[in-house]
Amino acid sequence: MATIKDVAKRAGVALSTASYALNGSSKVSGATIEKVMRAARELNYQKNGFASDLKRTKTNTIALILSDMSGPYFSELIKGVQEVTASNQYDLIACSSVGGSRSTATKFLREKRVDGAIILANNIQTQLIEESAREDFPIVVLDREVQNPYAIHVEVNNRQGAFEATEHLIEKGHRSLGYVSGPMDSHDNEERFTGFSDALEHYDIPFQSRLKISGDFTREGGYRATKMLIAQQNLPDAIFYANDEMAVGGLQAFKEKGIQVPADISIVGFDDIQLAEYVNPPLTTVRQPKYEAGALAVHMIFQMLAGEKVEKSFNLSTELVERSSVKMK
Amino acid sequence: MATIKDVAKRAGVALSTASYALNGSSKVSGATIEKVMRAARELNYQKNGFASDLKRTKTNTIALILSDMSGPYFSELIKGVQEVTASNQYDLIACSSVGGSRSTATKFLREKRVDGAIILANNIQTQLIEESAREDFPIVVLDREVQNPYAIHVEVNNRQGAFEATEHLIEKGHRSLGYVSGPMDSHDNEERFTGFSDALEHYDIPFQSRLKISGDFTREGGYRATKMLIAQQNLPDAIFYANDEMAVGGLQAFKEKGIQVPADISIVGFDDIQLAEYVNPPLTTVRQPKYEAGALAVHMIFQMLAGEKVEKSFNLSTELVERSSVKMK
DNA sequence: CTGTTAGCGCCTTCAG
DNA sequence: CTGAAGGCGCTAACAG
Repeated sequence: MATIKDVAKRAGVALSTASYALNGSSKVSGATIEKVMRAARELNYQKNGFASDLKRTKTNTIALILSDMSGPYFSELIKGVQEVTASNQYDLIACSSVGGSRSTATKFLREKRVDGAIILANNIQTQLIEESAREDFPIVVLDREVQNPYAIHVEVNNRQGAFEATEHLIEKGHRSLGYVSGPMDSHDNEERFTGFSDALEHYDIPFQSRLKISGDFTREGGYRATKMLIAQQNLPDAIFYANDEMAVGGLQAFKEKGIQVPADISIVGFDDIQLAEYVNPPLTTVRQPKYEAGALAVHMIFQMLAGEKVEKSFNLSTELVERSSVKMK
Repeated sequence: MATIKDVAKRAGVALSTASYALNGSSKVSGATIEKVMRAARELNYQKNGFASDLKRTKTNTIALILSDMSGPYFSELIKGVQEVTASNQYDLIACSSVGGSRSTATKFLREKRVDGAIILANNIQTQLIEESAREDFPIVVLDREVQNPYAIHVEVNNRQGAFEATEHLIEKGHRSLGYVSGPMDSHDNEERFTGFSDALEHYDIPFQSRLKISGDFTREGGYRATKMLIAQQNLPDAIFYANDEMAVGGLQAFKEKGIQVPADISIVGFDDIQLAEYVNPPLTTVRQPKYEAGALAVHMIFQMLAGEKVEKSFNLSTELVERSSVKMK
């Protein structure tokens, strides 16, 4: 592997000249640049990214940390992040937090291999985030709040979204409402449940705890939770699934038991994943501004990197999208 | 940011001792290790990944380069890659090639910021791959062939898959067949078209070039291509879409025109993306072993990294999955 | 414009 | 176990 030293020697210039030429500094003549470039090409020279980063203590890349790089939710988020990152001439890498404290994500956070990070990964310790964020290493967290001035918070208004969805169910005449929950340690889930409860309370509808079932945000979990609900007999009028994936699983469970949605029971989801539109019946759900959340998150990273003061927290609105899984009772 | 120097000072040992202790060398006593570790903890020391990588000329991470990190196809692939990578104690980062030669992907390839790469990104120049791959930087390419002993090729048998799908259409009595194509510079598309043509030839069915339309692998493209086909009047009996995304777009176009699938026309796709099962009617398509492809790809990277000899090329089989978009004519 | 020089933070001898 | 020293490859003053 040729180094810059070889290039300089071959071009017959000083090491620093080669460096300047390669980096397009203005303090070197066109002829020299050409000479250096040619030497570099001939030697198939490629600079060593680490050495350069090490020297500049700056990587020009930011990380997007996800608990599940393969999940359906993330594609739009990534798009937003990607575009803003690229337009700022930064690089973006995505890494997964599976493996917890031994994960790639943890390593990148700890070792400052990037200039900033956006995190949507419930299995990353809050403590790690709090320890890692600092002035030259801003973090945006999408799924919780964190006590550190350099770790800010962009979230969608889960509570409001859940409130509206629940309200929608109530307005359609449903009175006994079930809630299929995400994992207990999920901040998003908690907020959604709060919105759900608030709506119930607001409309003076009692909450029956037997109708709250845990489903862990996966399709499989939604499927199982729904089966349990069915087995209990005495189904509610409608079910609020804390995310779409679980709702899809629920649909499957209903179908197997010959229960018609929405004729027999109404359901709503949360997220508006791509599938929601294609499932049968198309799912009424709460759309999250994922693209915007991603774009805003990177935006904030850059502001912090530039040393500007930023809000500690942002809240994006959701929108109810009505399809066909809810019917007037 | 505390450095190893600070740790050594605080622990009251030599810098080299601290380094040994931190890296678990055997030439240092347990007591000292403990002392150093404590100092590190107290200072919230984290090593600088670059400095360390630079020194060892090794990153222990491999990159997965995708043209579209947000695409629907990739989630399973990622899963396969992820698992194998993690089980080898390596890190995985995903990066996008959007932006072509100015993309993050290009940078990582050029600057050897990782120990190896898996590429599925038609917008990365073949030349760049050929220039980058070397003994200590193996590459696995998933969507083309490359002339470089350290760049091997894992592909699914597109030709066979397309052949079987086409055969299926023919066996169901369809005689005039359309082909909605992907981009012309896509190796996958080319192979699929070859499989399609081979089947036609094998069954002595003439190919009508007016029934080959370009759709660029996007849903939108499939939609437009289908509209064009419809506008031409005289629809074929069946259409082979070179991928599922386009077929989904096609379904949309048919629906808008009141054309029934499969009653009026049969269609098949390719890939078996998640949506294929949920679309209406559920799409008959060709399943690719994406997980396996990903897992195999990393596997090969590790073999090459270990200096073992490996095959230059691997070919994975596809499988026809029959759903409801094809009917006996 | 060019060359010299001093590190970036870490790892690894090597002689005490 | 220590301390010094050399270097990984590159950048960025600072003098010439």
